[in-house]
Amino acid sequence: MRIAELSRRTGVPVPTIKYYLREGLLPAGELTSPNQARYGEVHLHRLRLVRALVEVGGLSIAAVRDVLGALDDPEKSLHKAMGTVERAVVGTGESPTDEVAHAEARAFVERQGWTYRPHSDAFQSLVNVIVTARELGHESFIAQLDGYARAARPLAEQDLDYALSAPTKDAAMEIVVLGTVLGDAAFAVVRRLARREASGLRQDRAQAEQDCDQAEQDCDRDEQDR
Amino acid sequence: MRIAELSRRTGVPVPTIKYYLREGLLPAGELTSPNQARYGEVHLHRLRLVRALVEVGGLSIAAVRDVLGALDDPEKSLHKAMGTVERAVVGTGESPTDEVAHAEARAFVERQGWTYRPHSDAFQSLVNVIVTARELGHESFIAQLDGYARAARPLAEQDLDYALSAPTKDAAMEIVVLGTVLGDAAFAVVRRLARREASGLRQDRAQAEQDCDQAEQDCDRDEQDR
DNA sequence: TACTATCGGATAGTTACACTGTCCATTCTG
DNA sequence: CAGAATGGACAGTGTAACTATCCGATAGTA
Repeated sequence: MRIAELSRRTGVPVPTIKYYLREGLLPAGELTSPNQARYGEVHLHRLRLVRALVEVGGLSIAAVRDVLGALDDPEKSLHKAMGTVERAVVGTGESPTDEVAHAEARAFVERQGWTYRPHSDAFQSLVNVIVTARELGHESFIAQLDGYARAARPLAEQDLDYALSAPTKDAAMEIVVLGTVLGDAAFAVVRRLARREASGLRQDRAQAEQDCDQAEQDCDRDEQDR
Repeated sequence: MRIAELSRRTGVPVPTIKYYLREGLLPAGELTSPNQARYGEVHLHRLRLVRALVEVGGLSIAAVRDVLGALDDPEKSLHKAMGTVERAVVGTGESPTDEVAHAEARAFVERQGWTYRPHSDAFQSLVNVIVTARELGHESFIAQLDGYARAARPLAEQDLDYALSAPTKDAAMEIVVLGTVLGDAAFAVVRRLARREASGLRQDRAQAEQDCDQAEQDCDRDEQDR
């Protein structure tokens, strides 16, 4: 297929596809003449993957390039590719150098029985979050993390099972990428749905106790319009 | 305090603080003269909150404005404020109008015993995720969602308990905001830590079975440097 | 073969966002 | 009282992600 069909089947404008080609997010098509190229299903799939990473995952073009590089590297183990993807997902890596927050983060990971890796991106991000919470006077937020870990543990096992169920290594690599990027988005959404539900139930219960009919009628009004 | 001290205590440059004032993210200081203003602890805290939303949460300035508006609205219930915050967190709301994906999303929420609210932002985001997974040929990804829901359910209860533990309504509102924005970031990090740990364990186990020493030595090399 | 639409490729331009810099009259500080 | 800092207005900057225009060269149709 030619570039126009690639565009039609994905909804991505032709100039944008050309831009991705320039940026190395898409491999060049097979040249049939000096200025005619043909694209295949691989390009189609890759283009969709790029859009998923950009739109759902919110990755920058540069981050997408890194992720795709890891995907295409036949040397990389699943475990390592996971690291590359996660590095691309997290934002800018600052180093606040807050002793107390660092110690709290360390205590947390060790309490979970996890290895303390102070220079990993994930650990730095954790310190960042704790610093932010502390600056805002929410020291008790840290206590929430243990609950998070309790929820995250089976999820991590599930993610791995899913990735290892892939028939080929390439498929497994892609699942790791999507499991991270789509998975984060999906979990955030599911969490919101769960919270909305729980919040609604509790509000109803509180209202029943107070016999407050007035509040009930506009309970879910703001999410019905549009 | 004056603007310079606000800047010093938060690390935010003075021109940026002026910009936030212009954009309505910070309330104006108390004017002591036609061109002198004084700022208090409220401004300091609000500025830190803005930075947290922007840097950790990745919100745009416009989204921050919306969130703060909900925070400052004394009429809003916790339940409603939650909706506003979540709307600010999600990206652009497209409408892919994919019948199959929509049906799958509906089946999922109803399987969870949740109310089917097809026009809520969360549901739309869910449809988006499913569409993306399907386009990429990962239909089985949808099966992962039930596991996500199992993990999200106690988390939602925990979030609510935490929010309702706040002494005042204003404090509860802020916890809702931070619980959403910081909470998403925190959970993503914790999930990564858990996955890294699980992946490492399995890789070790696999290596032990295969007695493959060569692979072991570079197992965690890529995360030790830098 | 003519003729028109489309192609690939290169280059330049646009838009949106989040700041950042400059100016000036006024006010604080030593 | 002198020199630094302030608030406020407004213009400028940098970056990221496209988007538009141009070109000569096919591709498809008649």
